[in-house]
Amino acid sequence: MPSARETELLEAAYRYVLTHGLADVSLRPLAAAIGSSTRVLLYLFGSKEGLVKALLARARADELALLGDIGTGPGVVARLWEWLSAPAHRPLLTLWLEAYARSLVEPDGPWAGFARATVEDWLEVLRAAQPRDVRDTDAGLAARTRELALLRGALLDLLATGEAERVLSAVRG
Amino acid sequence: MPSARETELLEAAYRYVLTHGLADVSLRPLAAAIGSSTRVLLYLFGSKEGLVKALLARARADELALLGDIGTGPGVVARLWEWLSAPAHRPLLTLWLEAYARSLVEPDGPWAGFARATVEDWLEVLRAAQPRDVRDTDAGLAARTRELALLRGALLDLLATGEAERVLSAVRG
DNA sequence: CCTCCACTGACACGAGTGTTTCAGTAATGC
DNA sequence: GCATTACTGAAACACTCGTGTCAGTGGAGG
Repeated sequence: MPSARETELLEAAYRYVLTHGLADVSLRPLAAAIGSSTRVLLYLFGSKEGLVKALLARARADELALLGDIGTGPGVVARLWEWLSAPAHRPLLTLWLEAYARSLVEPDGPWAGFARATVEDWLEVLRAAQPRDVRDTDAGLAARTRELALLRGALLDLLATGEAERVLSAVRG
Repeated sequence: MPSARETELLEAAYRYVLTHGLADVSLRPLAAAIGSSTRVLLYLFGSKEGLVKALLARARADELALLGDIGTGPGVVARLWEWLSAPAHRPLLTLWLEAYARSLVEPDGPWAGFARATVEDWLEVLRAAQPRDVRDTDAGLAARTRELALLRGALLDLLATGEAERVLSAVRG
């Protein structure tokens, strides 16, 4: 039950980290940018770690909203790629990659388990989109793991190079 | 032309960041761990940024050594995956991902261009492994982009979950 | 009115940061 | 022998960091 002020500041902080990165964010510049103070952020979120956790949860909410809307059946991969490659989503996806990498380097702290959780989320969506007779086979597991790998690898490429056409033609296969 | 002491300390620092991460490394703990001092590191590498650049170049040397040895012709993808999935290479690859993410968030500083450079390195190797009649076509470009995406995505999965068998079967396709 | 409560401002604390200054030491080349 | 060069130690500088302390606001409920 976050207060109104808390969600308001969280939203502002979220907008801030989308452009400034989350890994080495620091309270004073963040507070100044969103028109608050370190005192208030600490009061509302308990500690910096609490704030980072809240921000990661906020980012995850965006991701889960997508996964909930993506539907099932054929064409999921294409629809997912459409979302992943949308220029408007680049800040979010860069943030996502940052959190992913961080959770591998530093398995403790607020990042813990982020990478693993996101793998499972996406695999589950791809699973739901598979035909019922493949879904529970080893081949089905391998197939959706491959689809996920393709999407993620293509995303890495796109974020680094920005060459949307080349990467798109690779995803189409 | 780095001095003997410089390469010796760089090697020690490289071993250190492989296990501690490179993103938030700090001079005093690093110096203490490798039996040196901040004074010496600064003297030899000019600044922290210089040290980080040297470390990134050192990591890249490992990567390029692989790419030089991988050969051409069919089976490149399988050979690359063999190398990527080797447990001994996990620290290096985690470091690699860290640098990749960082270079996207913070396009300036010592990380600059790391992500883009590594995409191009790998694409070039895959290109050399393609049959001569596909190599220069759009389809060839798309094909090797796809192969790279698959490898990178699979690596992300493996680093997060450690489930080598599932990911291997996905790479095999 | 008066109390309670969510929220905020100013400031200081102790620790950690990269970097600099000044002082050496040990070995090498002439 | 002597000067030059490569390297090293100790201490300080000027920060920034997250966090704690103490004092307030302002408004809502009794």
